[in-house]
Amino acid sequence: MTQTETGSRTRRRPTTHALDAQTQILEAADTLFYREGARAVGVDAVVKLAGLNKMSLYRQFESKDALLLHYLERRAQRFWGYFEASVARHPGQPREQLLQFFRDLATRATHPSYRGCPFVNIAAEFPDPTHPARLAVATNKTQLMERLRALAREADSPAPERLASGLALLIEGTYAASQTYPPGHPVVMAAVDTARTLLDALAPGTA
Amino acid sequence: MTQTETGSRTRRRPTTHALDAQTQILEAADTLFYREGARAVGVDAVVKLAGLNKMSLYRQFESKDALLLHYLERRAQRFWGYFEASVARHPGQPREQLLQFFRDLATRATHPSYRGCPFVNIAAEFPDPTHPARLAVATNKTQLMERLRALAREADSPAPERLASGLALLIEGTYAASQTYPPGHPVVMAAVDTARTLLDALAPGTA
DNA sequence: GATCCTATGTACCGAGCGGTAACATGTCAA
DNA sequence: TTGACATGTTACCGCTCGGTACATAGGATC
Repeated sequence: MTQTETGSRTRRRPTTHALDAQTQILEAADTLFYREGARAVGVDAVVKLAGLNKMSLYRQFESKDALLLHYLERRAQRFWGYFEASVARHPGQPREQLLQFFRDLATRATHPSYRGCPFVNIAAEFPDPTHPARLAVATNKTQLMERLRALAREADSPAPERLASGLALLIEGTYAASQTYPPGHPVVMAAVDTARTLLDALAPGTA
Repeated sequence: MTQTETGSRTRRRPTTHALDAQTQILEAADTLFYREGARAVGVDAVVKLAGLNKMSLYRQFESKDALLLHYLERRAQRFWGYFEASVARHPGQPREQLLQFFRDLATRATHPSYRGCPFVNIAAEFPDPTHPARLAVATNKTQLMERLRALAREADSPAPERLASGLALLIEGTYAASQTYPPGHPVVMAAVDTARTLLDALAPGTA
């Protein structure tokens, strides 16, 4: 899909320009889709920011929807990068790992350029739940839930399912509140305290 | 804005048709804006569902944005109708009032046609935080926060601010999770349990 | 230096967007 | 009956959308 096909005889040139173009387009799409909304941004705006031309986009991606799926894939990788970076700061301490993630999330979510969870925004912009982009959203959230469940078990919670669900709801709430409440509203930062309260109640063993 | 102006001399006719048209348009817009997204739906689709034509819309509303604000006003009233209906079922019992709201919210949020919080969806679709629709969103959420704070105080919470923030995050999380997690995922229903856990921790006085 | 192949760019497509001018119709008051 | 005005309808405006046909440019090969 994303690579140009060649004939059988001639050796293929490395198409270095094409690879550059692909990354340029992906980065431009990442910026614009997140900042302005994937549906609101046209392909013209993407190629303009990438310094390219529309045909250069459609030679790398078969449609805007295909580009959208690549955007979500990049965002998923970035999210897990954030998540595991928080976890890595407290090896073997699942409670602190979770709290660290909430602290880092709250920090990101209070940044002026923060526009909420890219997956949530996609779900809001695409009503059809069978749209491929919506499937990518559901996959990401299911994986997040599994990760939270694993950490809840590591924290020796007597109710890991309830703890994981509660934390998942707090995460989604933080995303949403960062966009719906007035800028700088303390409810976003309150997610850390609430997560601690939940951990105190549902994982009392670990200090 | 929504009413036609008349001259000074002649008595104004009741414009019964116009009032009908206005309600038809508002109901069509309510259905479509919520189901498909306000930005994704064109005015043509609205007037078509209303059984009218485009000029009938633009004589009642000066622009699509004006219609959008009316839509949000209707949704705000509906939301407070839901909220106070839950509260009214347990007079004088703030803890039960809050839990009832979470139960009712979870019920609504698991309905197949549920599309999340209309205000959150508007925030996702309109990136500019100074857009009038975004101001309406922020107003609604600020009012919700105040209402939660009042109930937290009524419940004699030693930390009403923290309790209200936590509940607000859970509410937003329920909205979002209903759309981002796969249909029927139990995380949505888990909001009730999590709210109870929060209340146990931050409003232990009331039974 | 001519040839060929491919990556790139220009210009365009039909469709839909929000919004409006102009005109036809209907209905009430004088 | 007639005039005045709110309403209904049609056609259209300029613009942007996602997507594409086709001409051009550039670099390796012979």
